[in-house]
Amino acid sequence: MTGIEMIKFFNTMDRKLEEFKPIHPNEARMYTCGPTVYNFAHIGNFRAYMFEDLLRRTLKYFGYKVTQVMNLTDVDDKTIRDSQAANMSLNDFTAQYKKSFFEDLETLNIEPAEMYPAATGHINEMIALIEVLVEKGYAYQADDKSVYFSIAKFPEYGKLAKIDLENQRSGVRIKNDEYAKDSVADFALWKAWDENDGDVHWESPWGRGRPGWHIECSAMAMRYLGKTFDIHTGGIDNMFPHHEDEIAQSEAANGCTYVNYWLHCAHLMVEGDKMSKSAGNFYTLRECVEKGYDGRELRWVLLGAHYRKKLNFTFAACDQARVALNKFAELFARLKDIKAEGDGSEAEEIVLKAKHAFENGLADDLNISEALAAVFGLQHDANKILNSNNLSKAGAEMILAQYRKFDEVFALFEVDAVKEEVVPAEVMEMAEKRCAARVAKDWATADAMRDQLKELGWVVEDSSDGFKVKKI
RNA sequence: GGCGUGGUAGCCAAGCGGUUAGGCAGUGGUCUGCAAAACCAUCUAGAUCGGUUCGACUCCGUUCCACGCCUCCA
Repeated sequence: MTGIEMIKFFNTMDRKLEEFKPIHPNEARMYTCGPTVYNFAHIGNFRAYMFEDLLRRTLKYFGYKVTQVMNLTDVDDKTIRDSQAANMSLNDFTAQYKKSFFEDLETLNIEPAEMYPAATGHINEMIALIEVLVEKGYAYQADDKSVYFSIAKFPEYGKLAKIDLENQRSGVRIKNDEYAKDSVADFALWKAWDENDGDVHWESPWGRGRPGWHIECSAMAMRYLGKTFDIHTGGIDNMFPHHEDEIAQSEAANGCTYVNYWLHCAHLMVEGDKMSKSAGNFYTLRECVEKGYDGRELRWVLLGAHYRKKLNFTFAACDQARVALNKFAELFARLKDIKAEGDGSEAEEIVLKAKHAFENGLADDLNISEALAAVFGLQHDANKILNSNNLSKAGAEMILAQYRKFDEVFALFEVDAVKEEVVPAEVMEMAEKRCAARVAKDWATADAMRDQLKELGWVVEDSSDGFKVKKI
C-alpha cells in the first residue's frame, strides 16, 4: 500500500507550489463548483470535472480519505429562462439535465463525489448565512429589495484574483445609475422576485425572491465541509468573481479562512480556438460519443495536458488515444499469456522504476505528462523483456498489478476488462470463408474477401492460430 | 486601460543551468503468402534580439505573436 508522501499543489491564492497539509490528518475535504443544469454539459465543462477526478483519485491513491462536495446549480437566470421556454416547471426541467450529467460522468468514468447538493435544497442555509452577513453589517437590502454584499466592508476583497477594483475598466457595460446597489462591484446575495422569475421564488426575511449564485456555494460548502476546508476547485474563469465572492461572504460571516488551497483548471480549446457555438466547434460529450469515440478515449484526451495549461481538444488526439489504448490492451493480453516459471525478479526493477516516476509526477502538482511517461516507460520495458522471452508468469503478474495501480488514478486501462465485439453473423461467415481460402492458398480470393469485409466496415487480421475481426 | 498566462521538433506535450523526457505521425527493420496489428530502432526542438554564465531551452531584460480574466461562462 502506498503511504502518504509529500504532495505539492499550485495554490492560486499565493500563486505558488505548496505542500499539501490537510486540516484533518489523512483526510482531504474538497469543494468543486458543479454544473448549472440547464443543458447538456460540453467537453470544456468535463475538462474541469476530469481534473477534479484526477485530483481526488490521486489523493486517494496516496492514502487520503476524500470528501468531495459538488454542487448542482438548479436555480439561476438560465435555468429559469430555459424552463419557461420549455414550458416546464423548474424542477422537471433541471431534473432531466441532472440525470444526463450523471450519465456523462459515468461515460467518462469520473468517480462520483461524496455529495451532490442542489441549490434548491439549501435555501434555508443560504438565508441563514445572509442573515449573519446582514447582522454583521456586511450586507444590506437595497431599494430594489435585493440584498447585496458590500465589498467596501471587506478590505481583503480581490485577494484571490489579485484584482484591484480601483484599476478596473468601469462603465463599459454597466450603467451605475441603473442599479440600486451602493457600489457597482457589490454582488447580490438575495435577488428580489420580479415577473421574469414566474413561479420560482422563496420566502425570506427580505421578501420573496431567490438566492444569488455565489451564496449557494458558500452555504453548501460550509454545511458539509465546515467553515474552513482544504481544497476548493473550479475552472479558471470562476476565479473571479465567483470564488472571490465566496471568500468575501464566507470569511466575513465566519471570521476565519474559508479555503486553504485553491486549485484552478485552465480552459479547453477546440482545434486551436476557444470553443463557441458561433465558431461551430462546440461539442457536448454526447456529440463526441456519437462521432464514435468512447469514454476511455475521451477521458485520455481530456486528461492529456497539465490541468493548469490550456488543452487543445482535437479529434486527431482522440484517434491517437485509441491507438495508445489498443497498444496497452495488446500488452495486457501478451502478459496474461505468459506461463513460464520464475520468481518474477526480472520485472521488479522496471516496475519499481515506473511506480516511482508515476508517483513523483502525480505528487508534483498532478504532473500528468510525467505520470504518463512512466506508464509508457513500463510498456516499453515490459515489451523488451517479453521479446527476449525472459518473463515469468510471476513477473507478468507484477507488471499487470502495477497497471491496475496506475488505473486507480487514470481509470483508463481497464486491465481486466473483456471487450467482446459483437460481430454480425454474415461478417463472421465471410471471414471464415476467407480463412479457408487462405488455408487453400487461394490468395486472390482471400484478398478480395478482405476488401469486401473492409467495405462492410470490418478489418480482418490474420494470426498464427486463425484470425481476428475488428470494427474499423 | 488593469491584471495574468503561454510560445519546445510534422503534431501533441514534460522536466531541467551542463547528462535520452514521453506519445502520435514519418522512416528503417522483425513478423506475414501479401497485408494489418504488434514489437524493435530511428528522426532530436526550444518565437525574437540582447544580457548574465566556463556553459541557457532552462535565469534576467527587449521585441513579436497567441490567449485568459476584469460582475454571475468549467
